[in-house]
Amino acid sequence: MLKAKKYLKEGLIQLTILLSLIGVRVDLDSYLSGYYSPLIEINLGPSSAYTQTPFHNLRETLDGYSVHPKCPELDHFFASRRLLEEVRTLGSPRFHTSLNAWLVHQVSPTDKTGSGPSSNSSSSSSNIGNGPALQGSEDDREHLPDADQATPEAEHGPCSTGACAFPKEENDVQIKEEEEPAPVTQLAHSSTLEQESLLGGVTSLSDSESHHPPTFDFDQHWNNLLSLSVTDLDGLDSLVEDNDITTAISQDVSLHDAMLTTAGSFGVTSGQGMALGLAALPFASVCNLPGDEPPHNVLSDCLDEAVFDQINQLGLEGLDNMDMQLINHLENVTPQVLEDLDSDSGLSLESSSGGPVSPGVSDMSSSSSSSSSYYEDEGGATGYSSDADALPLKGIADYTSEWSPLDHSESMWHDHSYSSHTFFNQPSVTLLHKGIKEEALSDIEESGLHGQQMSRDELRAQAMYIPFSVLQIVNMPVEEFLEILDGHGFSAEQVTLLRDIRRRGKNKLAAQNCRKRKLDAITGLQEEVERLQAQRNKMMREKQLTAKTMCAVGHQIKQLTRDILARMRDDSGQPLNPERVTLQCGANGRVVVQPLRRPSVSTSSGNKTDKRKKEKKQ
DNA sequence: AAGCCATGTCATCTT
DNA sequence: TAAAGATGACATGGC
Repeated sequence: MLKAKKYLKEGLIQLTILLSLIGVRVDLDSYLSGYYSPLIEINLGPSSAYTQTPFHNLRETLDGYSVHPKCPELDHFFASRRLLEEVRTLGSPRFHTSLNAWLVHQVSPTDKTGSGPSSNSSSSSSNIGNGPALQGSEDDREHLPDADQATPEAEHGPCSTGACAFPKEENDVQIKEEEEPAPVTQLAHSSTLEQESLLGGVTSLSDSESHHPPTFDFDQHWNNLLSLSVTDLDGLDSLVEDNDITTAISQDVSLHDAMLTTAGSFGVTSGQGMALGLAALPFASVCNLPGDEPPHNVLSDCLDEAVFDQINQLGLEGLDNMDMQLINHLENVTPQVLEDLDSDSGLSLESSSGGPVSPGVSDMSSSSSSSSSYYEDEGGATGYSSDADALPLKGIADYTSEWSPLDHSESMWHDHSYSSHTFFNQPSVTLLHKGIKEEALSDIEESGLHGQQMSRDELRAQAMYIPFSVLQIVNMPVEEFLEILDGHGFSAEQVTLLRDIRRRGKNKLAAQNCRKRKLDAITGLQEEVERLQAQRNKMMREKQLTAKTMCAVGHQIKQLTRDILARMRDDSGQPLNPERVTLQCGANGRVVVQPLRRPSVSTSSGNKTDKRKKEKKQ
């Protein structure tokens, strides 16, 4: 299990390497951590206010991914995703060269032919423009993006025609691919090529034929892999035994982001993208797929929905648990299932999304409903289920709405009103035709949902046959909401109820936000009071210290004055009386002896002071 | 039983 | 003008 975990971590590392190569530091740790934040506490600081930002608008640009709108790290999440999108659009060939070198290192020596890395070195030793200086060592070559630029590809790849738009690195990829018999490398290279095809738009290298010149070794190794049982993952460990990826590399990478990199275009030999890496091997071996699968193949869905969703759902900390789920998936993957998975429904991972604070990422599927991406915003990471996922229906096959009745995100809603499981396993009540609607509601009753605590609005909505959940009503954009009010033939009572539900829901959030701000303000004021008190105490201490210092200096001056006066004599040769005279330092620096003022003088001044005080009192 | 606290809801005002 | 947000006030339920 640890090895499987290792594979998945390596996917993270690969993506991190990619981003680091172009100087982009993507830190999605906040996303990963905040993604599952149940937001239990209300006082999480100023940034944790319950925002009512229309995230559905933002999410439409985020491939349907959902983050809990209350997540304080949502901005980081969006920023990170934007960075990733920029990275994908860069199409820099440096990506693939460096990654390619790294992936070559994944190959166990036992899987390499006699050529090995050294043969690679020899075959790709011709450096264009860089000269032999870059050919010193393999390590050097691996760390120099341009060091692996090969020329012999003129006889091999499609780039030899001169029509290849790829920079030199792509030629290198082609050569390595042909010379690396190890399946690990094959897959990795294929991932690289697919990535390149996505980024650079060059399809020649992505062509399946160009990917499989060494078909013999490839098939042989694939057969070896396919012979592995699910429990034989340790056997795969040997394939990556030499993987010495440092753990110091930041792994703050979302596998979802990596997954998206190649979403939609993907083959067995064109891997799931960099983040997939070696993690794809167990799946590939189990899925038993031919090497020239079409882009939308089973492995894609399998990995997309089963692996990365679970990984992201569980977080890196939960990889141990994920291992078990992963294995379960592997065990359950059959060709029939895989065919089903190929129908955009993805893997159902309900088993991993049952917790009240579980965001249910597994149900987050690629939505084809462009206008409904605001589903369950309150659910945050829950996202919304696609129609296929959202319909574990019994006898309800007809639904016309894009609205999903599943409120996985109810768990994120506050307990008082919207129970966690109210709609969680609820059969569809989406815009059912009238006959079916009653059936659906009867299913609701049968499912025992009435036994659970439901909010008043939920009960009202069900009583009024409102085919939307409270969260949907509250979180949908106003345009959609108005369209629903006008376009679905609701009665006046239903419209009123819909508006009330929406108003109450939004006001509830506003109240929460308001209270949060109030608490923050109180907390801030308390902190300021403490700070000011500390400052006051400090100043008091300084004042006391200053007073002590002044007192000490006064004593020293008096003592010094006595000493000086004791050594001085008046005109008659008598010592000066320190009680009658004193020393006075003049402006010019001269010290002169002055007679002390008589007490009467000070008395008179004191009288004046008393007179002033009396005047003030009057 | 009283008090405290968290939350939902309403009314009202502001944006 | 409508929608949404902000906020004080009140009600309710749990502890």
